[in-house]
Amino acid sequence: MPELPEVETILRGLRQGNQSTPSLLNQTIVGASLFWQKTLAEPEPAIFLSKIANNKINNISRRGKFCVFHLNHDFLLIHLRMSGDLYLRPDMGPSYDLKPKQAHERLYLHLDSGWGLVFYDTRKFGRVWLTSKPESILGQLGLEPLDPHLDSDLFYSLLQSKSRQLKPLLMDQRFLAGLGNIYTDEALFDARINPLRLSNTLSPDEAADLLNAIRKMLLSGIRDHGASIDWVYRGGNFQNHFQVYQKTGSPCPRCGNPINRTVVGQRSTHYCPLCQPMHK
DNA sequence: CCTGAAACCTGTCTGC
DNA sequence: TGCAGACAGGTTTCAG
Repeated sequence: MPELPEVETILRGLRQGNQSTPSLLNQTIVGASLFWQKTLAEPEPAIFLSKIANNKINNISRRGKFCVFHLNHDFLLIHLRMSGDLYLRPDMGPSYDLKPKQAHERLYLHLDSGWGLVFYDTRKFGRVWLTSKPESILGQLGLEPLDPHLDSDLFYSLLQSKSRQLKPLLMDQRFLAGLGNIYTDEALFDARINPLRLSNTLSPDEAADLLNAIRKMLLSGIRDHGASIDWVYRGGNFQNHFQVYQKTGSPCPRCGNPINRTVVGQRSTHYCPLCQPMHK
């Protein structure tokens, strides 16, 4: 699920609630059940279980791909990684069950309302932190791509400061916080820039085009409630607007040439070799 | 500094 | 039907 638009969609849903589910805001956590130890990055399980109780969820925000829950004293940070999901379901058991009610539940936070927050994560890559110093975990992140302080001049100078392949650089969360494999491929296609170009070879105009394309794709993704592919379905619609992602061999929507797939930084990378040339 | 590979996991799909 | 292999929205760590 989880690039910036998918995380944003999940958090908006938790804040707003819906017809069958209440908002998570202002609910109080009364206890926790941890079903997969490695899901908890810090602190130790016993300390986590004692510190998490009697905490009100005062605010919910996002930083990059991190979910940030503002509690009374501490911050609960959750990263969904490849297959994580968060949703409310009714509390059906004692506070310290050893086994989850559903397969793949890794953490359950019991709430005073009779509901609970489920951290569901098939592949077990997701991580949870409870900390009083969120900057110790979020401090390394780069700018938010939608931050208005990021203008084309700043983006150009950031690109100039590195000599790295664009695809892995844009996915590096220390460079920009929030892009993943889908939105990076779509943005590079939209800006007509080859994913293997080195960052310091872009012109100022190309840098401006790329920044605009990144924002256009992220905003489209948010508008569409994210992308829903494979068996991990959340009701998003952005997958119906993919131009190149997972379109290997299909005709390019601009020129009709088949879309290429290659591997860069161990990740599938989709692009049009004619619209996104290495050299002009 | 930069790139690539391996590791962490489970599930789905394809091809023989 | 079974089974091996490739692949999946991410990040960390290590080798060269």
